[in-house]
Amino acid sequence: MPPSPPRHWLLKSEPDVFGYPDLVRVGREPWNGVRNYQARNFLREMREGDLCLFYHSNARHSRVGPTGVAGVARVVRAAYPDNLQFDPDSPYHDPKSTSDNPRWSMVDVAPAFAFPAVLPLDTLRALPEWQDSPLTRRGTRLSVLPVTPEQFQAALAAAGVDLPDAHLV
DNA sequence: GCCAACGTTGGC
DNA sequence: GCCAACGTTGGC
Repeated sequence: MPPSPPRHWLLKSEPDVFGYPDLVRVGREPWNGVRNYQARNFLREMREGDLCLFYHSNARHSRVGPTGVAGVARVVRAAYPDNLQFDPDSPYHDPKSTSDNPRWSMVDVAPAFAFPAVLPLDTLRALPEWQDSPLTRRGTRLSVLPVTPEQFQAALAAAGVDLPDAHLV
């Protein structure tokens, strides 16, 4: 069976806590602390090489621009057990999770390329490809969600990213 | 299995 | 800071 082509996702993060510049600074980051079953299931579907839009939520008071997509991250390790679920000192500790049957998963991500400027949520919402996304539907709070190839390309085009260059990364 | 109370998310 | 929307919890 041939390997499936890389798929696309969107990862939400509050830039005051951990923004795209932080990802660039650290180079690689375990995406832990996801405690929603639907989001966890998406994490488990991720494969190495998948590309993720890095979304800044709640960025109004942030120094790194408006709420929106700041760049693209790459999955560099597929899902494995989230370390924080076993840490009693962590707010993400889950006493009901056992090491032989971990409840929560994480992936590792690394920066792929930054957008020239944050692509604002308003702009994203206006794109026809994004009309039907959980991101733009009100009331959705998923922190990890799938993105179609059309949505991914439309976001890059709207951000002014040169596609051939993007493919070289 | 129901559902009210509660906590969290996230745009504004 | 507000609050609507949503997921989870726990009493019954």
